[in-house]
Amino acid sequence: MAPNRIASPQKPGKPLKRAFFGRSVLEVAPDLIGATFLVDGVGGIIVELEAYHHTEPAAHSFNGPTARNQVMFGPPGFIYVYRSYGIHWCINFVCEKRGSASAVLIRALEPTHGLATMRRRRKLHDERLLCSGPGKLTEALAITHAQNGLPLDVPPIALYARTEKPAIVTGVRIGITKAVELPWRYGLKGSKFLSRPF
DNA sequence: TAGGCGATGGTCT
DNA sequence: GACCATCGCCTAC
Repeated sequence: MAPNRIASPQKPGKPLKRAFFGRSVLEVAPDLIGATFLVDGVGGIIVELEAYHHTEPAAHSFNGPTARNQVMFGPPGFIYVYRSYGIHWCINFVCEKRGSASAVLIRALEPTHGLATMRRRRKLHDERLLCSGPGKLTEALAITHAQNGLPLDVPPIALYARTEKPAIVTGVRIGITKAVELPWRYGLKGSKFLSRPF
């Protein structure tokens, strides 16, 4: 076992299809903890994410469709990428049904595939810091605006179901100023790869 | 170890 | 012109 790993990660399960995302974002979000997310074979296990829905003001879609957020208003199972603070890219998975404009923000991965590639891109050695934040993981996986609107079940994107139900913790979302009270942040209990403790 | 803060640019009002 | 779904460096303790 590698020194920084909390537990031997389970083998990835079956590929997740778009239909997986055609449910309430509050059902999809906890079900994604433990899933394996890869871009061009590089990535890891989802250990932290947040749910956003257009009925609450923290969501990009709250004020209706714009040029930036149009992917959120499309069908579920697609990737919405946006620029954060003018510096970082952040990745979301669109959920529910077309027009529902809900999505989950992927915040942290436990790196399992393509460690050397991620270390080179991040200019870091510490495995715990490679993907421990939304801006970090997009850098490690080389995700940019170029991936905006891509389907989650077609190469180069790959998403695999977990094979066991993990212990999940919840909390309030990070870095927002509106609807701060909603406990829509989900994490893998005890993971050392979170952006912040719960 | 925790907190302050600068970098940097798209989006919306 | 203000607002950010962030990060990492730098201090202070």
